[in-house]
Amino acid sequence: MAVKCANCPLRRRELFVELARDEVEFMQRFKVGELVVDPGTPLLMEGSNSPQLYTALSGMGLRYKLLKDGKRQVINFVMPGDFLGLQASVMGEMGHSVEATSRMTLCVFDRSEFWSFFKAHPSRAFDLTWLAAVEEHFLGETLVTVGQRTALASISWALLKLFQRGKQLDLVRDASMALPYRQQDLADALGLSLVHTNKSLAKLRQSQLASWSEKRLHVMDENALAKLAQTDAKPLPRRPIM
Amino acid sequence: MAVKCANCPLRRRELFVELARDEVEFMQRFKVGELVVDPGTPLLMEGSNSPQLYTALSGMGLRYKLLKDGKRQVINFVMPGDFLGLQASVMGEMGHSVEATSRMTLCVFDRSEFWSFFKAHPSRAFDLTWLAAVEEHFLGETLVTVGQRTALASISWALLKLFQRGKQLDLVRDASMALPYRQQDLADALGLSLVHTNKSLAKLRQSQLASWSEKRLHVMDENALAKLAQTDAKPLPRRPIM
DNA sequence: CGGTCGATTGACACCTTTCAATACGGGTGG
DNA sequence: CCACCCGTATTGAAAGGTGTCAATCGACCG
Repeated sequence: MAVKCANCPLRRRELFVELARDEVEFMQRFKVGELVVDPGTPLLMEGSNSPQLYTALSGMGLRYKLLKDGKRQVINFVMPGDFLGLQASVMGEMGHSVEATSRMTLCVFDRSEFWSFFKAHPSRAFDLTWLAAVEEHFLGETLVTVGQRTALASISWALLKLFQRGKQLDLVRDASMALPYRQQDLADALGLSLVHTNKSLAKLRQSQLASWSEKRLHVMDENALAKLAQTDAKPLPRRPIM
Repeated sequence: MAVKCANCPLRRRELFVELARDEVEFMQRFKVGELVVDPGTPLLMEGSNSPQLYTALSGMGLRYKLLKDGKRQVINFVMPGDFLGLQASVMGEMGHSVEATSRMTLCVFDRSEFWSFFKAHPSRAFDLTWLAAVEEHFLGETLVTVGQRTALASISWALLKLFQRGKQLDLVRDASMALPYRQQDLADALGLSLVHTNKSLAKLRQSQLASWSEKRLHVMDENALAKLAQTDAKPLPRRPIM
């Protein structure tokens, strides 16, 4: 059965900012139901203007764009709390595709009511803008990584971010978390070849800083990893959840 | 003297969506004045939460992030109509810095009134979200470029985008437009070295597709350029202007 | 006229990609 | 139950795009 927004456990994770009671009640009215999908299921398509609007509740996925020559750029990794479909709602079409990598359950909202956010509940409209800004902020950091860091630093940065995200979502147990992606996915996210990604991951493993194998990420030394990634280990910015 | 929003010529350029009369009047109330800055002037600083909120009226600038080791990633090129300071307004701090590259004039808004957008004028709040989504969309395309394209294709793509932008802003005359950046700026935007950028630009010039020298960009064959860039030449998405 | 900044070039080093081959685990049909 | 297939992970070697180093040149400026 679909969980009531009032009881949504995800909302209380430290990554998210608190919602006022009336905001929660407001959201409940838009929640049409829940959707459970298997790995590999396409959720949103680039260029489309699908009426779906989701918040990921559990499981992971990928945002990506395909080039004409078959290359793929992974834009971001989708984790619980992520809001999907905003671009289509405001711009008229998605700039990227989204698909599930693991089994996922999603909160489904009625997009035909999208406008009510702005008309009837300003604070939720503000949060929508906030969410878009957070995404923009993160893409900027990703751009720095892909553009300026070496392969090893890139991979360290990516694993660190995924781990930090996991921690704030309470997905980490004993310094490790499930990470249901292929090496190819990470390679496509960082603009690296699969082979080089594989070898860099091996180096990381040997250095005892972090290891990712069998769909599970272990981070042994977060600070040293951050140093290798040429970044600070400060926590991710908190964000609203829809 | 500061131009009245009602007479703002920029707003009518084809890049922007129309505003209703009451929206224009609403914006006029937030316009504190205009600011003219010289090349090199910092406008916003990464990590700061400055109270400034601008819309570029003329001139060009850069959004960028600096790494600890001195490297720089240019996030985007600022052109007329761009809204600056949104991230700080919603997230509490800027994720990147912004500085003027040429002489610029900016429309200055009172940020303390930022909330009124959401509270008093839903359609303008919607446009704010729209703007953030456009930025996210563009950053996604940039990521594709930096991550997947070769140097020559990257540069072709960047020049093409700048040119398309220029056309829609009515900055193009005789297939050319002013482009007041250094080669280093483009290199930092694409994650390339200055030397390699220079050599790739020379190739482009020799190929007769486009040439950029003396702060001026000429595009001789837009379609061929798009082909080299492995992209289609479809126009940029229209966006709201604040 | 010396000094600085940006644009150019040539040579060379090297990080990353590409090509190939092997290994391993899971699913499937004989 | 086992052979076979397929997707993913690994490795080694070689090719190549891109970065780094250095020097030159022209334009602008105090």
